[in-house]
Amino acid sequence: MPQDMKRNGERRSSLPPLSPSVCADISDGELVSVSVRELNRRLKQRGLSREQVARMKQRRRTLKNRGYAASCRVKRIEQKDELESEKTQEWRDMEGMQDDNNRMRDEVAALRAKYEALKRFAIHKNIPLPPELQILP
Amino acid sequence: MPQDMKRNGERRSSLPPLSPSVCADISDGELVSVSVRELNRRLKQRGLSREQVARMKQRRRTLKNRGYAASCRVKRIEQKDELESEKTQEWRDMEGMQDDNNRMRDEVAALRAKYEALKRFAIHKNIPLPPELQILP
DNA sequence: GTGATAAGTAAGCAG
DNA sequence: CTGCTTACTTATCAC
Repeated sequence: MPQDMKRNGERRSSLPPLSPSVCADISDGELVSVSVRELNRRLKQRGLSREQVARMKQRRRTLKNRGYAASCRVKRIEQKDELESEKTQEWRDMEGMQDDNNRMRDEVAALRAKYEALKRFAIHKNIPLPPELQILP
Repeated sequence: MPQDMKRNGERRSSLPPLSPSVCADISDGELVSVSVRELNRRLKQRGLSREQVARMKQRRRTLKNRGYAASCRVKRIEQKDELESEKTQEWRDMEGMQDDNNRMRDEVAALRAKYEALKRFAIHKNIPLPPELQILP
């Protein structure tokens, strides 16, 4: 699915997400960042009607929610990336362990061969081996 | 975050997602499942105005989008579950490999001990070993 | 009130 | 047009 690769990450910038601010003096950026107390002061100062105040409150909530949704999406992507990284790392660890494994397998084979050679040498020299040295573990 | 555990999966069933069907004779279920050709026939049969037809088309698109969004979410969750399963499986594989590793490590140690015992026996019997049998690999 | 998340809506891309 | 994905909106839940 290559359709996301060409998509613009800044879409919807032209969309009016909600009714434009009733009071142009308070930008969206201010509206979300200012404290409730400060916001109430500004609204009272401008003598807005009860309904206009309610609209500003609702707009504030919506703008906040927009941010929450964005961080929620970011979080989801990060968790997915994290899972994939962990999988890759485990795969790497597994590879290293497999190498150790093969190395030891070879070592076991070499040791057995050497032991058999030593045993053959003793037998060739007509040296009787004690029973516990005749077989391998 | 235990807040999702108690949430009702069937939320929003009371919300009117779009204007109710202009024509009650065509249910939402039919509207999304019927073919375009069939839909056009039914709309023409009822003699709906151009605007009403457009609304039905838009409603159809919206209902379809609702389904697409749902399957998109399901897909995302499935992919996440799949990643987690793979991680768990790799962890299990790793555990098994670690066991093999430890087993072989013990085997190597046992073989070396046995070889040394055999060598000591030979030396004790005053048997000179050829150089290639004096050292371990 | 604040933050988070599931479901729904709309826009845009790909086929 | 269909299907998918993303950003956004809304409803809800927990704190």
